[in-house]
Order: sequence, then C-alpha cells, then structure tokens
Amino acid sequence: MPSNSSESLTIGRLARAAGVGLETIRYYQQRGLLPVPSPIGAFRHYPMQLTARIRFIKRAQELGFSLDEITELLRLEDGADRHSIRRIAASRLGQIEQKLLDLKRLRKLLKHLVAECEHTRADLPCPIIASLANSSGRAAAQAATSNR
Amino acid sequence: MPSNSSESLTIGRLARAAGVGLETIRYYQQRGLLPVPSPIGAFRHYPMQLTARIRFIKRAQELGFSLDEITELLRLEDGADRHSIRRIAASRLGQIEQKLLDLKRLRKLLKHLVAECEHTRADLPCPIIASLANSSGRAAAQAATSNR
DNA sequence: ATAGACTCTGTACTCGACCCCAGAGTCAAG
DNA sequence: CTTGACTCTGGGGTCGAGTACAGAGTCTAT
Repeated sequence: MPSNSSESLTIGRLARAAGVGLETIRYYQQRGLLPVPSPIGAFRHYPMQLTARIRFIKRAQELGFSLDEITELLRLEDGADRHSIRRIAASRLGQIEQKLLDLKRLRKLLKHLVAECEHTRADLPCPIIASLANSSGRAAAQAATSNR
Repeated sequence: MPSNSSESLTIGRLARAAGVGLETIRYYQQRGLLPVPSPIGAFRHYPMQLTARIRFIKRAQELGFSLDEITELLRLEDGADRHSIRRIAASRLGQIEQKLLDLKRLRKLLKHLVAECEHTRADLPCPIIASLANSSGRAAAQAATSNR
C-alpha cells in the first residue's frame, strides 16, 4: 500500500495520519479551518494533503497562535500578502516580549521571597505570606497587566 | 464615618472595599476561600478584615497562583508550615522558569522568521508560512511542552 | 450474510474564574 | 411609609479548544 498523495482517507484515518483526534477534525471544520468534502456514498473522503494542513495548524498553535489567528494565516497561505502575515507574526512577537517581561519580574519577586523565607527566624512571620497579606506586593500589581 | 476595623459590611460594600465584583465574593465562598457568615436579620455581614483576605487572594493570583494553590496557601496562612509554603512557591517558580525558556525559544524562532521574510525575494514563498507548512518547525514542537 | 469497525448528525460536557440575570424579599433614608 | 438601593437564592452564560457520547446508519472482511 504505497501512500501516494492522491489517496483519500476516511475521517478516522485522516485523524490518525495527522496525529489528532477525530473530533478535532470536526471541530476545525466547524471553525472553517478545514473543508468539509461532500460524501461519496455515505461517508466523506479526505485527500491526504489535509494532513499537511492539520499539521500546519498544530505547529502554529505550538508557536502560540490562536485558532483565529491561524484562520487568518491560512487565508493568507498562498503567500500573496506577506505584510499581513508579518503583521500577525509581529503582533504575536509583541505578546511574547511582554509576557517575558512579566515573568521575569515575577521570578525575581518570588525568588526573593523564597530566599527571604529561608533565613527568617521561625518566630517571625513567613515573608511569603506577609508579602501577600499586606499591600507591599507592589511588584505583583504590575506583573499581571498583560496576562493573555 | 471612621472606618475602624471592627466595622462590618454588607456584601456589596465588601466587594467595593476590596475592589472585586460581588459575584467574585460569592464564588470564593463556594470555593471555600472565604467564610460565609450567618445572616444578621436577612443579610449577611462581613468583617472588614476580609478585604485583606480578598486582596491576599488577588495578589497571589497576580503572581500566577491558581485558586487551588491559594486555597492551600490560605490553609497555611498562620505561618506554621513554612516548608509547605516554600514548596508551593518553589513549584510556581519552576513553572515560571520553564515558561521563560519556552518563550525565549519561541521569540528567537519568530524573530528569525520575520527577519527572513523581510528579505526573501517576492517570488519565493514566505518563510513564515513555509516553516509552518513543512515539518521543519522543529523548535516549535519543543517549545510548547510546558504550556500550563 | 453477518460481525464488528467505522461514520454520520447532533448535543452536551470539560476546565478556570468568573459575570449576569430574574424574581422575591429587605433595609435605610427622607 | 414609601422609595430606591440593596441582598437573597438559584440558575444560566462566557471564553478557547477541544472531548465525550448517543443512536442510527454503513462499509468491509470473512
């Protein structure tokens, strides 16, 4: 059974071939990320090439794109409009930068607290709790401004 | 009207005092993060001190703790068990470190792609799309291992 | 011809952290 | 004592990305 690319698959085989659940495919169809072929007989048949499209979606997700963004990417897939593509990628990049800043601030704060807690005398209140309990958790208020 | 701390508030006032929605308070009650005082007459009355507890919760959330984790933190709030507190904080710290690594890898990859796209000749396929379309997006597969 | 694996449509549920609404009752100010 | 702002209980909805299931039909290998 040579898997030449003109072969067509039932939905379950497509799902296995693409490494996703069968319901995922139906879900992507609903969202318009995948076409819904008309049935041959009672069942629909899917061209092999869709596995590539599904993997495209999955990889884009791993890069943190939402399905909405991916829908747009797919719309532009023909490569015509590179500016739009770059715009989407750049916006995602901006989100990442922001998140990195937030996380770094957070890490600093938490590290500090844990360290402090380690050598605070047992008769004094735990600094971690203390910092949560009173309003001196200034850093925190800022840190979460861009939780997406 | 001196806001001495022995004052008691109705739920709406408490919510405003703590800067959260009234439904948030009810939700926290359901989750066991806040006590449900027995009503005086028809309405429940909340001690002022609860604003501190609510702000504790909010600040902990901003540090990325889940309500489940915060429940545990509150359980330990008396400061008795510092080891547990540090354990929770340290585990959160670990998550942050991992996330930072992921995001840095992602940023590198995306930056690279955007830059490449900018000076690829128009007759060649857009590299961003290309990298999503074929399996050369290796970096991506790793990058998402620890999405929480 | 029949067993069993599969597919179809459609609906409902999951997670986390809330938000919003309806309808009835109640409290405080004027 | 009325008005209007509030509270009560109880339920539902939201977001994103799926997962689960029910019940009926159908394809394929034996």
